[in-house]
Amino acid sequence: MTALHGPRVTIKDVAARAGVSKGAVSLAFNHKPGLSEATRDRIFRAARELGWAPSLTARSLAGARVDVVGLAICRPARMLGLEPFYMEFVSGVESVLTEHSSSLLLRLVKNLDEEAGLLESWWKGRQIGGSILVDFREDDPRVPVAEPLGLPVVAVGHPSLTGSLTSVWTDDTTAVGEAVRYLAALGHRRIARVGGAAALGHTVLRTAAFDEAAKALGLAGAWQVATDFSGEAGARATRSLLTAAPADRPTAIVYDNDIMAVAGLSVAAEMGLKVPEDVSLLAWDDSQLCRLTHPTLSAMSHDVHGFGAEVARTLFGVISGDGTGSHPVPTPVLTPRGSTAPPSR
Amino acid sequence: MTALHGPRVTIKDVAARAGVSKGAVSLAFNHKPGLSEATRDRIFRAARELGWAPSLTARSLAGARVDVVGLAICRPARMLGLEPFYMEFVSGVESVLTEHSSSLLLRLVKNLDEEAGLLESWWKGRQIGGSILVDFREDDPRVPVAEPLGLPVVAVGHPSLTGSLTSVWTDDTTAVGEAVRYLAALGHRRIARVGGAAALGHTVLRTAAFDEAAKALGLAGAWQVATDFSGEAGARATRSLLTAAPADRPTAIVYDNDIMAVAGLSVAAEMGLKVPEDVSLLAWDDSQLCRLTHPTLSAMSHDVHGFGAEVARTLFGVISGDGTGSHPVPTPVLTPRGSTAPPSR
DNA sequence: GATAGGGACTTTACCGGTTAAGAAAGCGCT
DNA sequence: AGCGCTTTCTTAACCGGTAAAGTCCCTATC
Repeated sequence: MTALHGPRVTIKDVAARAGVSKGAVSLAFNHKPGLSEATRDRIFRAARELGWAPSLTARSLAGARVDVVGLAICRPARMLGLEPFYMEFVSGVESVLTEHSSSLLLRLVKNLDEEAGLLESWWKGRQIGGSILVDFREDDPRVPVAEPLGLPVVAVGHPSLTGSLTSVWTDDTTAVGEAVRYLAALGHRRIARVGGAAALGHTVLRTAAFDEAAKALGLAGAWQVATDFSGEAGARATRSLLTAAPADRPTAIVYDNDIMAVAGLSVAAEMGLKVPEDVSLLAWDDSQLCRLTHPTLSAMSHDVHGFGAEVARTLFGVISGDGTGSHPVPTPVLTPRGSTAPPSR
Repeated sequence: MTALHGPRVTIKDVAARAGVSKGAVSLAFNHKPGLSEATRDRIFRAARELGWAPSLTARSLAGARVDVVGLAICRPARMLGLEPFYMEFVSGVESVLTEHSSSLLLRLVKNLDEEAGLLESWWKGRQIGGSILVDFREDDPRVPVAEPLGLPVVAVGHPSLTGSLTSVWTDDTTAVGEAVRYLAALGHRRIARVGGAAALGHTVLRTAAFDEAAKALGLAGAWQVATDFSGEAGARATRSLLTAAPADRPTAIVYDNDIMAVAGLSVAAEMGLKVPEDVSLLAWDDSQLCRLTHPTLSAMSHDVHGFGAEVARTLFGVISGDGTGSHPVPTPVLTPRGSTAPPSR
């Protein structure tokens, strides 16, 4: 019978067993000079025999940096599950954190004010050494909170939204333009966009970019619908776009994520419309999901995993004092698949 | 110009400003008796004015419990993004953590030995107060590690896999039986199952349950394929099952998750087979995705969010010393939708 | 009027590390 | 022999809290 919450072995036990002082053990474990090889070995052996690992809690109390990165996500749980984006993003972040032997502190919050409060208490409570901020909106409440705290953060979003914070962002404006120009080049003159949550900053930017592109190309019709990113909302939006008379309805639809595009595909099928003959669909983000449908979904692809990794790298830069500013990552590129084609006459 | 990493305000500053000792501040913030209302107020006011929050790091060093729960997930990142299961599970866990003002420490690991090591260092480093263990397999290396550490854990998996650890589990055996009986009742005699990763304990259980149900019902044909849970693998498996001669191929397929069922649906379409007329498909888990396809996917549904919540509740039970043992949660139930029907003669 | 009891705080000793300053030993050099 | 310089360790003071024990004062009791 082992004691369930038995006394844990501490640096003192290791020091005693190795016949040195606590200080010496600390020096050894932080690879600092001032110890002979022999002593170092003895200390490590003692630690191994006792199964000791330094308490990160105590270590960070004593002034060392905290090896934990915060990430609060503010979207209804129901939607999160479906969005392949986040898990892929997180896995990219993790891949870099692991190299720095840091961990990710994750929290789902209901609104941005809660998130702002959370950031403050995480930071003041010395729970995190820095944080990643996602889903920026206009006049984001996190900007005025994070800045004066001195909390190292990386904001995922266009610099116009993130104020003075260090930011990592994709050029959605250019990407939306490319998407629209591609569809127009195929011959589409009536194009719709099923956008994300209107409150989100990048939705605003994409909406403006879509308008601009439509105007520049002199499209005959250009619709935009805001949704909450959910598949249901995508289905609803698609249904309402496609119920118009054939001569008036869009012949191509751009979606703001993959899920809604999948939903759109099944709405088209349900309405007896053929993709891409009757209507072309273009997804966004390009997760695996786009290759699992029939027809496969054309998409604006970007490397979400790499995006997350870049964000994490940038955060470590901020924490160590250098590398602030604005960091663009590659613009999403068009990956044509089976769901886009010239409109049938 | 604010000092970026300026000196943080500590309990001492608050004490000084309120004109009391550190001890008094500690008493006030932990709602312990021994202070007058007036003093309590003064302390809280001082804290508010200084924007102080107690350092959880220091607090947990001083012996208080750690309000962080660990979760390591051991699946390739590529697959994680797609699996709606995890995010939904995590959001369920979070919903309970929030009530206890705890956070989730998340880490993606490459293998279970890495995870076992991580648990040890998290626990010894006082990073976590307990942990959730998922994806159990037979002779799981985490069982012998977690037990002697005295680390409070909840194992998500059947008790036969989790040894002496407290477990929360769904009765997959019964659910698989129900799925097979349902399809048989519709008239299917040749049924296939596209299973998950063979190494996973619950896959083993489901495989055995499928065999048993098939035998009990005297099915004419019963196939099982192991995959890695990815959509591509699901598509491959479906393709190979459906390429047999019409008289020999399965008329119904059960999948171990939603993604593979979606992939199966598109493979059927690509091969010119109608669902459910030519082949019935039954998904597992029942995320939103099942309602976004055409036809909609029948599925074995369970409340993944609630599952996560129950796991978290159980973990808090273990941490506080009571509530160990085995905790079954409701068995997945069949939700018939558009992808299952009697086989056409 | 001495004393016990209790409320309201303060003191002080940790928790498990880090780190600056100090001390002992060994070495080369004049 | 005496001096300074390293190298190798030890000591002790923190970090920011918690909690047990101690102090002080005020009131009730016989």
